[in-house]
Amino acid sequence: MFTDATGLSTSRFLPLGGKAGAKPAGVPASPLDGASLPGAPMRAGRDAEIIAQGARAEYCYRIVAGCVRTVKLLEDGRRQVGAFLFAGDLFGWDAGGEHAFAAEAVTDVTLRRFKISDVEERAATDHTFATRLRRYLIAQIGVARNHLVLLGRKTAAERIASFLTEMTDRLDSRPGSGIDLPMSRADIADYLGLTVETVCRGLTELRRHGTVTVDRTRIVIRDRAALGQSTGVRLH
Amino acid sequence: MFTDATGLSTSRFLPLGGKAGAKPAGVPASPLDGASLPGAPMRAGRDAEIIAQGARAEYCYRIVAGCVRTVKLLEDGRRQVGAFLFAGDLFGWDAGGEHAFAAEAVTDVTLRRFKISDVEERAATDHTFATRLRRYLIAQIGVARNHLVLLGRKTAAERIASFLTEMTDRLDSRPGSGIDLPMSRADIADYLGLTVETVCRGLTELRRHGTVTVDRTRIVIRDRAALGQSTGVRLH
DNA sequence: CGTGGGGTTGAATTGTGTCAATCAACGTGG
DNA sequence: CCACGTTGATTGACACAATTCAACCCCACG
Repeated sequence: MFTDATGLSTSRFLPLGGKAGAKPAGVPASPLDGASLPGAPMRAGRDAEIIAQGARAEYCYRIVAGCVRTVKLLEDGRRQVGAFLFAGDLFGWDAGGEHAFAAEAVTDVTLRRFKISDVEERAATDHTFATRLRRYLIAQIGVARNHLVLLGRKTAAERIASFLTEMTDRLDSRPGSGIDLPMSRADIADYLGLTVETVCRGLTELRRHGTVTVDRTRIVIRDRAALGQSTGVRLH
Repeated sequence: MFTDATGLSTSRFLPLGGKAGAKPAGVPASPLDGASLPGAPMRAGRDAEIIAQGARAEYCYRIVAGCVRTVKLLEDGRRQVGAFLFAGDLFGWDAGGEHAFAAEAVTDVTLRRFKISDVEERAATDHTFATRLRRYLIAQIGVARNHLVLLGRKTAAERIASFLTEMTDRLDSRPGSGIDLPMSRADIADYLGLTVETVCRGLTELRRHGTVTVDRTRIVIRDRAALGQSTGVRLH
């Protein structure tokens, strides 16, 4: 399931030692960056389970490259995807208890693994690190709360528009050039609290209106304004 | 809207100076407890807006007594309640930017207000405090993620059963004695991503099956096992 | 060149929302 | 102290958005 990649050069993605080297483009600032702890380099193949649901929380991870989903599975098969995570993101951060969500590789993934106790120790001795970590956690709370609004109050069409906007913001390096969605329609559906069919219909509807171009995984936003409108806007 | 309660003795609820005094029953452990920062005592009346949606994040709050809801309002009137908060809980914790959610008093509320910059400073000099704060934030992430599953994948009946279970766990000091829900049906509906009518129907259904007794705000769980079953259980 | 898994589309079904009426509780002022 | 208006809760009838069930397509892969 896991490939320990000790022998593999990951320096392409992030400085190993943690001192020199500019951060490569596309990798956002995050705690547990180069300068922090060493972290064990790892790889996980497509659909590999990185964290099992219910497992004791001992390790957390930072993504170097690739995409990860967090997943909660109900006994009758219903599934909720909690988040999609990309390079720079942390996960497995359920300090103390069990992992409430599983974490699975959406694509082949390069990771760094950290013992949670090591991270806590580091936080206890390095204020700057602790502050960055705290900021990151607070941001995560904001992201989750925002998603609550989507799941609780938005229509199918609005959810899909919001999703495309979110993914474009996170993945589209050169605005307008389009993105390749790494995840399946089923993943998207379970992230948005919909069915695969509804996601499809929503996408074809947007295509029909000329708002986006869709070809399997390839998405290009044609009319950003229209997409924004479909999002189900903010503030009273 | 606010009543500055400087002249008011809140020592009934929590030690002011922050050294002596046992924690009163019903107030769970949390950071920003007595021993931390002073914090300005405040009061807010029923339905008062404590934090405005979109306001610059400058202060955060700990609840001493009463109930608070966090709310996001969409321009067409749709509303999502992010969380219900009780004694010991913190809110307003959107460090750095704006408050994405408003915070409103569900009941009359006694609070302590803290400057976020003061809290950050304290965290930078007191590892123990920083750790407790971090643990609390992580727990909040867990709570939010759990709610994602409810909103994304549970049926109306399951949401209502989950809600009653949650509230009983948090409010019922003497198990089986029942609770008084401080919030309206509309609040419950907006928390669960439903309408008032659906919440009502769900409650009467549970009543009809003898699972709970409902009389306006008063709720008594009669058959905890049956309620647990209706919850839409965990783990695959 | 079959085979199978994801994706898309169509038709039927249903859970939940919408609209509307009634009821109960409460505060207010005559 | 009671009539009244107001607000929240409950119930019913109906509508509709999204799910379910089903068929089909397309491409990747053995």
